[in-house]
Amino acid sequence: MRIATWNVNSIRQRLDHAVRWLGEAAPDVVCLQEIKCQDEAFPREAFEALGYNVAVHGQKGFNGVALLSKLPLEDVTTGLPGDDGDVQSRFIEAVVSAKGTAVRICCLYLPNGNPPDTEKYPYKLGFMARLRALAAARLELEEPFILAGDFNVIPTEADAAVPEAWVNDALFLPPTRTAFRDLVNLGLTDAIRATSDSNRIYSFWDYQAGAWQRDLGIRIDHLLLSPQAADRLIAAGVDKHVRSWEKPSDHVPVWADFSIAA
DNA sequence: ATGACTCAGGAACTGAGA
Repeated sequence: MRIATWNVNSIRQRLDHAVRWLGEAAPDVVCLQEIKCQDEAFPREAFEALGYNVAVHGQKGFNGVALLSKLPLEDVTTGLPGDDGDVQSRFIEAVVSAKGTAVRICCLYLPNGNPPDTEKYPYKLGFMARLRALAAARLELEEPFILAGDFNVIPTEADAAVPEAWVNDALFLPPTRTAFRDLVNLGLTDAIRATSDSNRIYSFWDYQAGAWQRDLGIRIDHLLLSPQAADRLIAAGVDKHVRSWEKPSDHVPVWADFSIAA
């Protein structure tokens, strides 16, 4: 079973890329972020025609997340618990069952948090605290469980081509990195770091200033695995070439393969 | 030093992104 995450930066602008990438990568489950449309505007039929079930948690103009799955999506819930006042569409969760193995998948779009001296940064840290609480509760189930999405967190210096450029940024500030470590230290495994020692693995390159051409990327899209999911991890990777397509998203797909029969 | 692009919304620009 292949599970992937991709911030598409508008699903309507990226539909051709999404269809092309699904055809070559053949993921079983896809977590999409920044779909930037309401539920009714999501191009559901295009994905259903490719054999995917679709669950959408959209929002007008901004944010928005969705799940695509070749297996039925069960127990779909939307919204990250812990703050009834949070109206931004950044979280959708579901369970897929593959020949007796149930896999719980959370698709998340963690707040950017910039500028850090505004209310946006405490919102980000609050979201991370709520995410940690949810992960702690899910881990008690002792089942395959995956947090996948755009975390908007550069975990370490190794995850940025130019870490100095990010020292005052909400993606890399010490409280952000501490909160990410607190999450991982619950017992989660970073799929990319568990399968590769390579440097210069990135998932985002800014549109501006030739960041892509100079390979000035950052790694902010992650798959975090429960022990039961990590035990079944076979491989993980980043589909970097997608960033070279015409009019791309600024993020590329990140995926992990599991020894779970789909 | 700053901005550089790319989106949505809505019809010229602003806000958001990271």
